[in-house]
Amino acid sequence: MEKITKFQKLVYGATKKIPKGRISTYGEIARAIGRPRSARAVGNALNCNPFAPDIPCHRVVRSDGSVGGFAKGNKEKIRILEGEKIRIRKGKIVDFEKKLFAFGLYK
DNA sequence: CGTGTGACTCGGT
DNA sequence: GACCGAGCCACAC
Repeated sequence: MEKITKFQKLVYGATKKIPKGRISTYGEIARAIGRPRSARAVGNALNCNPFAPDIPCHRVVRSDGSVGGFAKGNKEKIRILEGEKIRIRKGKIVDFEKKLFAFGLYK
């Protein structure tokens, strides 16, 4: 069974709030859950989609707009993002900043 | 200026 | 306490 921690739940909740055609960064999510220093921990928490269609971890990218990593493969992640009308160049999201979803501070 | 690679650090499990 | 990881920054080409 997949027993997850409270942090996982927070990360999943924030990621799940990302609307279609929109993306976010690990740092934004980390900040949204009240752990602005836990960007890599957010990646650690996602690791992959425990609830695949509910947790669009492929919409989560790095602070510099790069796709970062993806358990299924970066190419696959880019492919999904392109399907969201998000353009990627050399592994970096084009206009990612404009598509960045603004999280409200939870705490 | 833009892109690529490496190293260090922070946080979590 | 040890290991992992999807970040961040800096340097080099």
